[in-house]
Amino acid sequence: MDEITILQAEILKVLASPRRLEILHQLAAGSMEVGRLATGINASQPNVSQHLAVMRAAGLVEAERDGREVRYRLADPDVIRACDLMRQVLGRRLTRLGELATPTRGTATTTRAASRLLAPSVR
Amino acid sequence: MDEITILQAEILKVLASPRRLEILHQLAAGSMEVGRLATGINASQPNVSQHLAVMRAAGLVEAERDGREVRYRLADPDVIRACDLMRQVLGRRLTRLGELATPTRGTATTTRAASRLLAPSVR
DNA sequence: GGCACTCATGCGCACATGCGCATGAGAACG
DNA sequence: CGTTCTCATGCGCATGTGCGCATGAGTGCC
Repeated sequence: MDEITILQAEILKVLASPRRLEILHQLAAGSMEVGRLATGINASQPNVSQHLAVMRAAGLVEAERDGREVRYRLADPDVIRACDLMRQVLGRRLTRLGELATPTRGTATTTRAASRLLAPSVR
Repeated sequence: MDEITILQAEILKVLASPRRLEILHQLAAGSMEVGRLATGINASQPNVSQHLAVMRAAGLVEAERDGREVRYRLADPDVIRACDLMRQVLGRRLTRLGELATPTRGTATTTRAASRLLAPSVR
């Protein structure tokens, strides 16, 4: 088995979590301490701390003490960029699907449309 | 929680598997039937079939009957491209780390170097 | 129809993961 | 030193995932 493949799967596994993606998305706007990260995504502090530990072990984020707080920041701009690229692609797919669902009304009816992107062809 | 975030996590979860990445990598070279995919990555046929079912449900691959065989092909070039971009980034990180490990000797000592990319900073 | 071939599906088990919760660890302040 | 604040860690439980294995389903050929 290819070495890169295993490494890539390991990093993808770390990224494959809504909570972690939310944390990364917040960190994309600048470094932040754990407490604000937790309240920002409406999650418990231990939970966020665990997710941060996982992402730090994967080299996705870095930590730095500042007084009694710990500030986290993105560590790997390239991987995050690839991740954001995928996000943009999916965003386009969502809006396109939303337009198809409601061709005339311009309201944001993207809600629950994501599920239609999964399992599209049953044959 | 953001809609796109959940969708992205769901697709990342599908991608976060060495076997599935290998399958996708093979399909990147052209459509292929299940048997050849299985022997190509040295996995059992039911196993590959299950992985293909998961990826098909996620809209990553598409299936088409051809006689008694079933040919699979990539369905979402954009997402795959983002995935490959990440792969290239990791590849560069691996080679760079390999050069650091063996500065003089030019042998390919990338082996097991991937583990050093995970958990790099212990503080 | 019977057979061979290719792929899909169901089942059971071992294993990993995420979460809440309580608690430990480290730093600032009096 | 004791308290308070912020973060990290350990534990237990429910849930999900991957795999091997046997078997079903669909197709082509005789």
